[in-house]
Amino acid sequence: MGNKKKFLQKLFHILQSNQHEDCIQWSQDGNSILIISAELFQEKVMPFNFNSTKISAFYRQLSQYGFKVKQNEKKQKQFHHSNFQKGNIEKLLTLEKREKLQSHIDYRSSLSEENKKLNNELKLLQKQQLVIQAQLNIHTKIYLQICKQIKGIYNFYFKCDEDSKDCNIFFDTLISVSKGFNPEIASNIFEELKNIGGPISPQFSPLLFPYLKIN
Amino acid sequence: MGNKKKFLQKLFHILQSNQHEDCIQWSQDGNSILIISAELFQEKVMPFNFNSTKISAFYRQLSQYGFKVKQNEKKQKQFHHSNFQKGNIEKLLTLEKREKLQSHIDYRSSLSEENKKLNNELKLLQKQQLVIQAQLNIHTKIYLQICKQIKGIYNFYFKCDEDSKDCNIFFDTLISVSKGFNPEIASNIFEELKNIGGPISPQFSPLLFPYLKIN
DNA sequence: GGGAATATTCCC
DNA sequence: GGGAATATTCCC
Repeated sequence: MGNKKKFLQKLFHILQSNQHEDCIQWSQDGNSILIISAELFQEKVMPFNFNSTKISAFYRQLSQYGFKVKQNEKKQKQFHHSNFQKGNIEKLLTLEKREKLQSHIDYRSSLSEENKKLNNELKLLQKQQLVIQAQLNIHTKIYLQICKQIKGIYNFYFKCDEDSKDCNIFFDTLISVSKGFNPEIASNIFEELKNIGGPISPQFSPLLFPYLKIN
Repeated sequence: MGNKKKFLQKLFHILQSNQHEDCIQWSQDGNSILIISAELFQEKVMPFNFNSTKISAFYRQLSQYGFKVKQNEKKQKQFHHSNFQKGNIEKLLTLEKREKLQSHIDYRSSLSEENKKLNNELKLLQKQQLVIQAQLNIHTKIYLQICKQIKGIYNFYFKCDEDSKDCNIFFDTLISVSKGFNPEIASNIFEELKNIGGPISPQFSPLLFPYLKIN
């Protein structure tokens, strides 16, 4: 049961006091925990300190706090953690639950942060596409009207010789919408174009449109 | 300690057996849990069944499983849950941890699902923008070249009278890139345009470009 | 050994 | 009363 954040302090205290040295001790060098007798520990220490009757729960906790286990020559379990040392209470206080658990929490919050970012990028892109579409619409108007004008000129001034036939096919295909073309309309369209930013204007900088490859 | 998923079964069993009726019982109508004596329950029942010595832990668990608490006339605590009834083991088996906990888990997985969706939308938009940009580039080429052609025609055939001045300003502004214009180039550009899908082609359907407002 | 579910504690 | 941290259990 969660004696909040007290697991390590409790364990440290047990080891320092030597009150259960028949079942658990500091290792020779003081850098590890030595299990002398798992059975005795389970019987004598567990119930009164950890509210669990199973030593496996104790091992699980050590694992969660980042301890690494080894068997020594005498087949005794030895748990080691670089910040858990005999007499060194300061190091102990900086010790945290093992990285895995931490990264678990990090994962969750990073997920929701990534979500925010993605949403922002999405909104930016949607906005950009509306701008691009507006530009595209204007382009369409411009070139259709220009094409019609050219076709008119071609038809009026040139005989339909071989060379200009391809031109006519091209224009015939494109011209289907526009009604006419005069300087006033052209100027208006151009003004509109300027305000929005044409395809060769600085607004197409990589900064504003990070997903458009400019060539 | 986590006797996995056994909390409710354990509690149910205690109530059904009447073995601790001096401290906990079914209510009169069998739809609630009646705490006769919190002190006695804590002393007699807790340690042997829930591995906690504090009745508050027991209350917390009930709360987590969605039980609602009331004080009855005798100032006794009464915990109620629609699926926890005297003798009704079937209902009990369908009972889940309270909605809050569930939605906690749902939240996490929905977050990662939303992430996938957002990433897909982002990729789609990026793809779309590349297509749009290609179209835009072609448009630019077309209208610049057309404009130059018109300007050539104007210059060649017309005197520069007042009416055509605006036209010349317009064309002068636009013409800055193109080298020339002939039927072959025009046809090539048009072919390219057809393959990619022009601004008035069906490829601009809302399906393919869900973020482009078509008017 | 450690991931994940569940329980317990702490605290607001 | 319930959110959040921590502990314990279960299970692969």
